[in-house]
Amino acid sequence: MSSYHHGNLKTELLSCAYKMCERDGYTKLSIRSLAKESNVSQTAPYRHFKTKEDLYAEVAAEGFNRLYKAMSKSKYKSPKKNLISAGREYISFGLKNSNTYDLMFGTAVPDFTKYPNLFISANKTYLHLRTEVTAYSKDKDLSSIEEKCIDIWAKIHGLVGLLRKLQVVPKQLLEMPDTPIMPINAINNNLDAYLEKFIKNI
Amino acid sequence: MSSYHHGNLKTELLSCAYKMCERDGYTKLSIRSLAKESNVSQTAPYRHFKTKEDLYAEVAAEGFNRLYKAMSKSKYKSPKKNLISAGREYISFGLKNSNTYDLMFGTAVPDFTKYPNLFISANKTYLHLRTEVTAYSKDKDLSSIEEKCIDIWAKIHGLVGLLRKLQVVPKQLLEMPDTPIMPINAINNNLDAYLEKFIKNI
DNA sequence: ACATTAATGTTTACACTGCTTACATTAAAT
DNA sequence: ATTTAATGTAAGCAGTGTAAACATTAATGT
Repeated sequence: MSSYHHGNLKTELLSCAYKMCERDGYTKLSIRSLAKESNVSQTAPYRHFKTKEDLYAEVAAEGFNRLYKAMSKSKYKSPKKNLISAGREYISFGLKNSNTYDLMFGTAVPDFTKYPNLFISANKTYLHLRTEVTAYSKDKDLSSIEEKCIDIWAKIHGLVGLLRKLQVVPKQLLEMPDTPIMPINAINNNLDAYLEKFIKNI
Repeated sequence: MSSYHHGNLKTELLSCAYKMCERDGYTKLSIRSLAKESNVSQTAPYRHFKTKEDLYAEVAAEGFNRLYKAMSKSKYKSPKKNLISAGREYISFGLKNSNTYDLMFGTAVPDFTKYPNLFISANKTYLHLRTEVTAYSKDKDLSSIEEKCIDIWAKIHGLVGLLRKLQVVPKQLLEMPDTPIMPINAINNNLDAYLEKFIKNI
């Protein structure tokens, strides 16, 4: 039997790594533990990921692909509805896949340009946002559009970070008893309404 | 001579750790390397920091203390000027002390409540922001103030993250040739003006 | 003053990590 | 069919977090 050569080890390693990352956090994801959980030798992964950062980059890229998918699933005619949906899905992704989110936006992979796959999927996500903002915005001037994109992304991204630090989860997204440290009920009670108010200012 | 007992090892370890963290990033800061750079035995730090996360927490707390100091140094009569200054100082801190900033806002210390020092200094920073927002805002209702605080902090925090990911540094803060990936010239050319426009919406 | 104790430092040791080098096996190409 | 490139394994280095046993000194109670 030929089980020496696995066949598609890389694919399996990657999906296993994604699972492990989301389950235990990327800091716990080691090449050795990945090899173990995939039932191959300790050094087998090195044929497919030259360094640990390589592995991180590929997992992060997969994360962006899923984030993109979630953000672009709504197909309303109303650009406003699409934008709100994208925002909600973004926040939902960030809170539910928080470990992967950390990998994507933290410093584990400091320079995306080193990893074409990652750069492309991250950029794809941004470009989708830009498309939706363009559809929504009256002023179609590119540089003003991009400024708005930065505004939106920054704020939503920061919101995810703060919501997690404050250990608050909007009720709309998850059923669990929450004890907010700070009163951010406007967000907590009705996320969509909050987002609607939010995009009104752009 | 009595050099067996160091005297104030903890203080020195901490300031050394802060330096190392900012110099090399917190991922490179190990208890062993800290011990080495402080010329003590490998395990000496454990008398003062039970775990690595303990060490992280103390360095992060020092970071918040410095951030607080920077944010609260302006003493204008105009609440608006103070708020803009705080925002500028925050962004400046985040970009210039990016390694420490990562430690403070990343996941190295997931739960601040475990570390009273850290929790208090982080909270002090937030409360200062709230004070400035209160002074600036017409509506003094607490919960609306706090909502505004979240808005501001989230956006500024997200902005720092994005500016770094995009490898852009506002000209006002640092002199260095920059090649923005995206056209965010409004931010890049005049940070204070950007911040002024920003707080107008709250 | 002196003995006891607590605090603080060192040594040693274990299990884990990233990664390199040398080697083994097999699929693909000529 | 033979060569070659791809992909697997084994062994090993240097660095890590952390615990346990031991050494030295400062603090404390009598």
